[in-house]
Order: sequence, then C-alpha cells, then structure tokens
Amino acid sequence: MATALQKTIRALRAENSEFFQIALSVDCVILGFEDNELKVLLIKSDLEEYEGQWSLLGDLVRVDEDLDEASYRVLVDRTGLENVYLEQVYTFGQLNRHPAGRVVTTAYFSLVNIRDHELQLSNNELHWHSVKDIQSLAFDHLQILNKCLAQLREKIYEHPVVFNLLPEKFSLRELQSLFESIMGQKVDRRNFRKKIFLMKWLEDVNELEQDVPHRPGKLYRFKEEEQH
Amino acid sequence: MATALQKTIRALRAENSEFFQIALSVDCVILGFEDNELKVLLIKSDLEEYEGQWSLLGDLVRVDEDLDEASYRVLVDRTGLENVYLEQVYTFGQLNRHPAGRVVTTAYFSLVNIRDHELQLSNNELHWHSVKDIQSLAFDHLQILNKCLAQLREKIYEHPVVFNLLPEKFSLRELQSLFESIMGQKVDRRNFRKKIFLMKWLEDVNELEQDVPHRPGKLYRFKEEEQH
DNA sequence: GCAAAAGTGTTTTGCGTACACCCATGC
DNA sequence: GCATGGGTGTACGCAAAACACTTTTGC
Repeated sequence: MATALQKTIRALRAENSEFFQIALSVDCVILGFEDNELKVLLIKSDLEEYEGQWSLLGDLVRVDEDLDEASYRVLVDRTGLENVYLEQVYTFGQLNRHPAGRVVTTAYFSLVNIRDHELQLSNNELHWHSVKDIQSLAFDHLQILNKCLAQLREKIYEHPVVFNLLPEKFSLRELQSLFESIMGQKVDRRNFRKKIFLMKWLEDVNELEQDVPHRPGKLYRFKEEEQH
Repeated sequence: MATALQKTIRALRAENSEFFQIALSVDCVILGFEDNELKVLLIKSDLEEYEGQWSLLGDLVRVDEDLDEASYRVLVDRTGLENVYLEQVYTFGQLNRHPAGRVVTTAYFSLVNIRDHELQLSNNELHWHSVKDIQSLAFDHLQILNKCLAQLREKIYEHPVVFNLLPEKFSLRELQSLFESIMGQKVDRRNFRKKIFLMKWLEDVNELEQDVPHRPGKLYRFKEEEQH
C-alpha cells in the first residue's frame, strides 16, 4: 500500500497492546456419514482439565493466514483430504471458554466422505463418533457442535450440501437415511423421494446396488448445478 | 481455576507469539427505520485511506471482554441506547481487509428504534444513511452490511425481530412498509395482513392513528411471546 | 415362499399468491 | 365530492403430509 497510514499497525499495537493478547483459533466440526449414522471427527484433548474428553479439531490462526484458509489447513493436516466442503458458522468469544487464556474461536463445519480418507486416521488419536451418542465434549465444543448441526439442518433442503457426505454413487435409501440422521427424525419414503426429485439434484447412473440382501435400488449421482 | 494447566496462557504465548499479532474487533450494523426507509448508522472513517468514506461502528475487543459484550459496548457508547437487539452474523478474516494490519472482525447487527435516541447523535460524525442509497463503504464494510441484510431477510418472517425497529405502537401500513424496505420488494397488502395475523405477533391496542390525511389505521403493539 | 426393501399414486389440507371492491377520514 | 389509504374475501395452484399395495431380489 503506497499511502501513509494515519494509524500504522505498529501504532495501533502500541496504543492497544492489551488487545493483542487475544488469540484467535478455528475449530472444525468435521462430519461424515457411515453405517447410517452421522459422525463427527474428534480428537483426545491434550489439556489436563479435559483429560479423557474429546474435542473438535482446531488450531490457532496464523497472522498471515486468512480465516477460511486456517480452517482449511486444519482439515487438510488432520484428514489429508482436499477439496472438501467448508462453511463458517459462528464465532465463540466467551471469556472463560479456554482454560489457558483468552481464545476466541471461529467454528466451521465440514462435510466429508468417510471412505475417502479412512487410511489417514489409523495412527493417531482421531476417531469418528456417532453424533447422537455424544453427551459432552471438552471446552464449549458441544455448544459449537450443536450450533453447526442446527445450521446444517436449516440448509439441507435448500442447498445440496449433503452430497459431500456420500460416495459418488448412492441409493435413495442412503440419501434418506442421511437426511434422517441429520434431522433427527424419520420421514415418509414416498414424500421424500418426491421432494428430492423435485429439486432436480440427482442424475440416474443406470446402475443398481450390489450385494444387498434384498431387492437392489437404483444408484444416483449428484448432478452439478447448471445455473451459474 | 485450581488445577494446573498443561499449557498456560504464558506458555501458549511464548510458543505462539506471532499468533497474538492478530487483533480482534467487532463491527455493528445498526439499523433503524425512518420515513419508510431502512437506515444504517455510519461514521466518517478516520483513516486516510478511506478519507471521506463512511464506515460501520466498531472497536477492538478487549482482552477481558466477551465478544457479545464488546458489540454491546460499541452500541451503548455510540448510541446511548440500552436493551437493544443484537445478533452475531459472521466473522470476516481476510488478510488485507484492514490497511493498518491484521484485524479480524466479527459483525453484529442491531435493530433500534430511531426515535428513541435521536438526541444522542447531534454533536458527532454519526449519521443515518438510507440503506438503498449506499454504493460503497470503507474497508469491507459494504460486504458486511450486505451479509447482515441477507441474514435479516432470512429471519424476519420466522422471528419477530423487526419490532425492535418500530415504536411501541404502529400501524399495519408502517409494518408492511418496514418489511418491504428490508426485503427490497413490494408485497400485496391483503396477503401481508393475513400472514402477519397468522403469526399472532400483534396485539390490538384499540387506538387509531392520529394526524393522517386519510382514514386512520388501527394501532398494534408487539405481543411478547408467551412460550418462553 | 419368505424376508426385506424398492418402487409407485391419490387424497387431503394448508399456505402462498393473485386479484377488486367498499369504507372512513381529511381536506 | 374527491383523494388517500384502511379494511376485507375468494379462487387457484402448489407443496406437504398421510397413507398401502405390488414388485424384485437374496436366501
């Protein structure tokens, strides 16, 4: 930037040194879908306060790093996955949310296909947890998880985001089961199919399920939206 | 906190000193409604880069201050109003959004009744601007304003937030005009009335408009919701 | 042939939308 | 009496919701 600044970053920092004692982090609610259950990727907390408890994947934001980039970095580092869906949800800034000091965190949720990165998780403290079984988490992470789920619920019938959780080809039963585990309630099969087909999100791949102990269903893939 | 910390704030800061060079601010999109127009409270920018341009009201977050408290403080300090509606919208963390250095900002929107604090604005650089006339703002504040408006639009037919913008008693025409200026489009009067009455948000105060050059309309007040 | 899930249609109901006329008041 | 906005009702279309039977496959 060529022009002189009335207030340079240096001056700002001198005037307001205390303000720079706030650390900024990102926390990722990484969701997957497996065995007809919505799952979230958690890590064992490394803080004594939260020993034995699970927490979301997060990290401090670097000074030369965009906020979105920071969450993407956390995701890539921990899962090895690239090109994943990521969306900012909310920023949590309560005073004592982190026992080690003032840390404000911005929560993102991410939707990944579990099968794609199964191998990456073998040798560390990361595990998939069924969302419906989670009773508590370290820090305020349960609150963060719930906020992310609420935002996801508001969105799934409007925007085709959930396809990020599924393999390329999937049956309508899988899709319905996914919706049900996100919404937390059963839906009528016929009405669900009508609604989904109305959205024009799906493309018939002319294949059938394999190795199911019943009549196989047709497989579909997500149709990339043509409008812009 | 009685227990020892595996990582104290001091250790964290030593390990990660560069991370503490990120400043955190809040920016408030303070909205009001006057002369049938949605307005936003803006202040002349004090940065040379943005000389002559208008910006949202914001401030750095203090280390001992909750994020929500910070936005509330900005609001009270600038408008003198208390008990106002305030809602977090989004956090903007692009690298070069602030010319003075790395400042991540969390945006809040606030809905106030302009009449209530008219007197507080007389002697400073604050002015109400008609939202529909705003072409540009300092920093990324136009983007922030638009994000807040989008969130408000999504919400107004679901939650009775807009009543914060109106005086205690108002006519249905005022209410409709408010909805129209937020949504940016006209609506049918009969359908609007039906929809609003269905919400059961309103209470008839058995009074009529005064000093209108036409048939006076009935006045209503917002009914506090009984269900928690 | 039995179990298990796939696939399919109709009816009802509520909501959004489009649309026109008479009424009350100020001037 | 005229201008201005207040107040009201009906008809249509679509989408959501409720609901049951036949078909296909594996075993």
